[in-house]
Amino acid sequence: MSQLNTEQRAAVTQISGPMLVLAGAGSGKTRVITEKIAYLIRGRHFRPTQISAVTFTNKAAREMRARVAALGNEQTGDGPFISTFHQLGLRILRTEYHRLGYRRGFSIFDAADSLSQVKEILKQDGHAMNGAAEAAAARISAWKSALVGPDAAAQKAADPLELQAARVYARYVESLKAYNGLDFDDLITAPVTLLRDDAEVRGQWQARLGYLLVDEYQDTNGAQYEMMRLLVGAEPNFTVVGDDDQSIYAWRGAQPENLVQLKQDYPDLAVVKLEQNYRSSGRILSAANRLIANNPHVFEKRLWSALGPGAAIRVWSAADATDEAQRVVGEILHARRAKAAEWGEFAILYRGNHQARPFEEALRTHQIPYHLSGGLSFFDRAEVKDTLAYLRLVANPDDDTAFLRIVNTPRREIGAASLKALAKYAGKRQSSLLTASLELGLASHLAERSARRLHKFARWIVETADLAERGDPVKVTRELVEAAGYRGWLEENARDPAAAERCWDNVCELFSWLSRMARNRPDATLGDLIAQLSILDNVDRDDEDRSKMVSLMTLHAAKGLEFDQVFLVGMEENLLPHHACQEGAALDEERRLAYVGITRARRRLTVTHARSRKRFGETLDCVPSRFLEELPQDEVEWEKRDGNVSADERRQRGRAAIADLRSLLGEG
DNA sequence: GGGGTTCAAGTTTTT
DNA sequence: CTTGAACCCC
Repeated sequence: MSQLNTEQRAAVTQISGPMLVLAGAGSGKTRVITEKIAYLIRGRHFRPTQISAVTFTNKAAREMRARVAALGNEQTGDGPFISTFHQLGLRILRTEYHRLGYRRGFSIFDAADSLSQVKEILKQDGHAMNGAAEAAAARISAWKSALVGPDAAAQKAADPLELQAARVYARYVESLKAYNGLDFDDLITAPVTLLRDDAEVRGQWQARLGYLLVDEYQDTNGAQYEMMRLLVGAEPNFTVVGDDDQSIYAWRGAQPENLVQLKQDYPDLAVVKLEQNYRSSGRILSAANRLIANNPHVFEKRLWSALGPGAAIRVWSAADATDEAQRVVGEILHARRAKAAEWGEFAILYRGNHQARPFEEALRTHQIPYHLSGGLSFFDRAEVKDTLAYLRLVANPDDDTAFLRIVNTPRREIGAASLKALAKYAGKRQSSLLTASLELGLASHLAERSARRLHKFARWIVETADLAERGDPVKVTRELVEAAGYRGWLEENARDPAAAERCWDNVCELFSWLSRMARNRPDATLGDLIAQLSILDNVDRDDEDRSKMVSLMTLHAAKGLEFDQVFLVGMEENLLPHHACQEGAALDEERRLAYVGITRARRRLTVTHARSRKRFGETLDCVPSRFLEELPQDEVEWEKRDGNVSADERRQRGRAAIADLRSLLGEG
């Protein structure tokens, strides 16, 4: 506490009423939140279990949990509840689901499940669907984020396309209800509906919550803000921390306007500004300030740094993506040697995941350890989704999405025709596919052999569910997946034995997670465990110590992190700003994205752009980003152009330089 | 019912 | 260059 500055201390020690902390980049906002949690506990203002802190990403929640634990040396397991918004929603639903008409063992539908559901609905309606499903799914999610129901959506629809989406929305909601399933958005909207409509439940949850903290408040959407309001009640005690300049999630429904709204909804709101930056050297900070000055602002902030000016910002012009990667990697090798730096001090940041590839290749050829976050998640892998579908179906017999995923995986000779007949029958009977498979009446609607196969499969699942209910659910379902011959199926379908083995390892890892979770929470049902798992992310599965690896990630994923040396790559028109975001609010958000990237750097920032890039196999010319012009030119060191050197020649030189360095390092 | 082939289209960010 | 969907044949 003694190490906090005046504003930080004010933010920490005021503990009654509503408070907004406007925290600029690198101003120690996470610090303030964790210190405040510790302060609330130590001063015995609230019991730890009465305190809840909400973040947006699993990563941020983990980080905060670790920092609170380090500060508080709490011995009991009953600490403050630190989670994402979605986990908080799930926590409420876990005890209250029946009030909303959900049944035990409800399933969580991830984005892919939702999309396939929307596709299914569109297909039934005979609509052409070239990207229409993605658009409709995005629309539906946006409506949910703004707490707009299907009826209101239909009324508000501005054009025929929206009207169609609104109709799909209505059917989508119905089918999820029938499947006893909730999508990600429902994890927020369902609790909101409940808390809003049921005064008794609302009172209970408000009483349980003594103090609420929200991190990255500028990223809240309408539904999340409403959830927060309902939870803090009429005599609110909360602190929200945010920065409008770091609002980069408007595209998925975040409303930075919520920062302003707060003052209107809570007139006695206390506001504290944190303007001292402890992270970046002066030139980096002034570049960031200058860039962001091009955006409109509601709150004026003046970020300043007491650290020295530091090194100039470098701008490199690479011939193409390969050249860009080689030079960045070459520089990392060089800087590591010159400064005896750790690999973990370097980060390569980019706009889109696809940009990572050349960097990965370059890092791999030089055997530099790296950590790539984002991209394909563990839970996006087919084998993990298949396994999870088995578990989901056992926990929730109405989960048709899970049913369809695995009914014929591994092959059980149940094909499209059988499933079509089954779906028709189930639709008529208003029952789920699994239940319909069990009914004797089904036999008269399709070939006897098919009916028998379906029946056999369904019986097997139901019997497993029975065993899981009584015994050890993890063990039982593991045996199910093994008995299904899933491993053999992986071996048949993988391109090589090694790949099959990796897939099976992932399946095993999933089960070992489940066992661990089950051990920690003996009271949890199989449904609880799966739900918990579904909203987790990559996680520190590969937590082989990030400090020993170069970080590769998108700008979105980089928010909240910091690195000694940052390479902000692909600084080109159509990439950053992205070609779909050329003007207005979208362009401003792209600028904030660049701002976030710049402010990740502590001491050294290198911005690169390529003069040409391959796209679909065609080589295209690239133009440096307009954001480069917006930087203060006296702080920026543009690389002298050597336009006559061909890409190949450049590559050759790069390789030579790297070989040189490696021999100096005595490596490789 | 299953498996293979061909053809086309499309690259933003995430709970 | 990769992935996905439609199509055709066994």
